[in-house]
Amino acid sequence: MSSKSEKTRARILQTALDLLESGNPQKTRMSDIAKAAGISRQALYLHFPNRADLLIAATKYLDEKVNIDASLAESRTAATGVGRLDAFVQAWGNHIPVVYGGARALMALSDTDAEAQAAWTDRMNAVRHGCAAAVDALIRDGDLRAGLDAKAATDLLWTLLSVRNWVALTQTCGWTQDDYLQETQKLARHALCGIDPNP
Amino acid sequence: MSSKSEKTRARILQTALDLLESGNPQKTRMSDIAKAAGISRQALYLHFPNRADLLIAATKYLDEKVNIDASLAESRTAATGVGRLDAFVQAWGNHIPVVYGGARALMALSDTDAEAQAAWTDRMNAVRHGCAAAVDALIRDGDLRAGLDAKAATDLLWTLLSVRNWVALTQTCGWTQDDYLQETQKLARHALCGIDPNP
DNA sequence: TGCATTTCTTGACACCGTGTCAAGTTGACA
DNA sequence: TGTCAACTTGACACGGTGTCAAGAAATGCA
Repeated sequence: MSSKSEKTRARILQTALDLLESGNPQKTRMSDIAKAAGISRQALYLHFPNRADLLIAATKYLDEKVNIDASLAESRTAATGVGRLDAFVQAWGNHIPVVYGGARALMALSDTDAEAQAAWTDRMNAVRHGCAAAVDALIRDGDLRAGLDAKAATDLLWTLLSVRNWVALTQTCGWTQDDYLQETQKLARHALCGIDPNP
Repeated sequence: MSSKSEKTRARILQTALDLLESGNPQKTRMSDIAKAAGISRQALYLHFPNRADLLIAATKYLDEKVNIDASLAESRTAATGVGRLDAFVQAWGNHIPVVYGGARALMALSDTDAEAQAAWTDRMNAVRHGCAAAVDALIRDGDLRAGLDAKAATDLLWTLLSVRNWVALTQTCGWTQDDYLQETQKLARHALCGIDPNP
């Protein structure tokens, strides 16, 4: 209600994101966040009941700031099904590095914390809807590979576009973001349409 | 060196794997493993310096028992490059569920523990060698898609065959193991060879 | 058989990070 | 001036890991 409290809350979230982004993410204990935000550790608990909720709130805060829905919506304007697939892959692929810092912590926490897993699943479901919409557009254009139904195609696309795969290719394998985008677009076209419709 | 100690060590590792496999993996604290192995918690520390080392040893123990190298070697006998790709995907794909219980804990620990991450990376590098060999066979047969060099193809195949992707499709999306194998084989062929050489 | 060595047990404790509780301070604003 | 919300300080419980010391029990070897 009071603007003071809201400002502090936003500062906490932004600080948490900064810590997650730059520097090693192990160093984001409650005390680290508090210190960086210029606040006492206990004051954090006046705003968030526990660490999981804080991290969840932080990623939601980031999502609102960068507005993923707007970038994904843009891909809906493409004329053909394949064009839309390309646009979707590109929009989401470019979104990943923006949110990765925060998402990373949530992914790690998902292995142990049920609430964090729910939050992460919720985020990923949003992506899944985008995948399903892209697949629908392919079906309308008759471009979906034979022997692949809507569900399987969505599952496949959603798996291909996972954050973990982005990490594997760009971080572990050292691909540039452009390499990642191009190859993933090609891969998605091959996987869903069978042959390369836009060589 | 005494056989007693070796037997206890093996029992600890087997117990740890059993716990990781059946039941929730959060319930594999040092005390849980000790209790299940019929040993005192402190005795664990006589065999393993810490929890990370124990889990690493457990996955290596499992690897030796199931002998992944043998199953992968079998895929090397395929006549054509594409046949070899299929065989490799199948061999590794069938290996994943066998080791998943143990691997899961190591993956989770990789997010926080450097040593666990090294162990996991080491395991994944073994798979990567198999991927590289399969790609080489494709190149020899001239079946590699245009615009894809050996490194990129290996990176791609290795990413496709990640345990995380197997989890996404079989656990999250509910695919059967057969669905997973068939679609992943098709996907790999499309991704690496461009068109489907074995419809 | 007896004795030393290895293996394991019991019980205590330090450390770290999370989360909680209570009492006190500061500042806004009515 | 008094009240209320936001925050501070300092203490503490809890769970899980890892450590230490002293003693019991099994094992191997003479």
